[in-house]
Amino acid sequence: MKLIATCCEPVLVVPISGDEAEDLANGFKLLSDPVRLRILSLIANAPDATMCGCDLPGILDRSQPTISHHLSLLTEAGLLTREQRGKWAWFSVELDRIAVLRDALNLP
Amino acid sequence: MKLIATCCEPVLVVPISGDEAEDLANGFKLLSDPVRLRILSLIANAPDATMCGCDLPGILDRSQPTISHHLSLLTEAGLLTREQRGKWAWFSVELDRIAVLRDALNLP
DNA sequence: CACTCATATAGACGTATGTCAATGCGAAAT
DNA sequence: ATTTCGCATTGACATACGTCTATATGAGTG
Repeated sequence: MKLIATCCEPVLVVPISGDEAEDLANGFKLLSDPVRLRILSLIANAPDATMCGCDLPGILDRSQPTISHHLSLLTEAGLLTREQRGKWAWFSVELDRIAVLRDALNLP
Repeated sequence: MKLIATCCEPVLVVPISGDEAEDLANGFKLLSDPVRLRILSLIANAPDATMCGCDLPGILDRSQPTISHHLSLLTEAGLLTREQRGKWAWFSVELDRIAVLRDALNLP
């Protein structure tokens, strides 16, 4: 999965190019799954805005490999940051990356 | 394709429920295709923020059925409004709907 | 060292998605 | 009425995606 657009031009203010559209679409694709949205929401609202990956399969009612897969996608795209603590992996949300996508939807 | 979430709670401020996640994910899914993003961008930036569907296949280098398909998805979801003028279909962007998705990404 | 437990990887499976060619439909114009 | 043109629908196809079971990896612990 590719990284998110570096551009901050609002989609609805300036016509976007094919490449920009491709990058932004890849970003929104990551937000187009309910499990990934809940992962982002849960971590961002956790104490210290950080969460252990080990808790997620139980909360989200998905298998451990499925959660691991989604965490990998989000981390590779830069929407999550992964930190190893002992044998646990802790994640936090990269708010700047989310902001890029949000700002792309700015209205005229 | 289902309609977009009626909720305006920022995803990253309040943990979202499974249903909210489902609705929001459906909304972002519509933004996860480069052709659809360019359609929205082109229409929003056109004179009068309105555009004839007949111009889109040429601009976007996609077949007429493909464009028709994307326009249907966006219109059914309420992101576009369709107006018939003679034998042409003119479209405009429903900015409020876009705003719902953008606001869901508000940061704490 | 062996054991445990969190995580990653591999493989498989069903479904969803984007695309096109071919065709149908309907309104306007000649 | 016949033709033209924009648009919708159908059916097909390849690809992408979310999910699972099974297995591997790897770090902490006894």
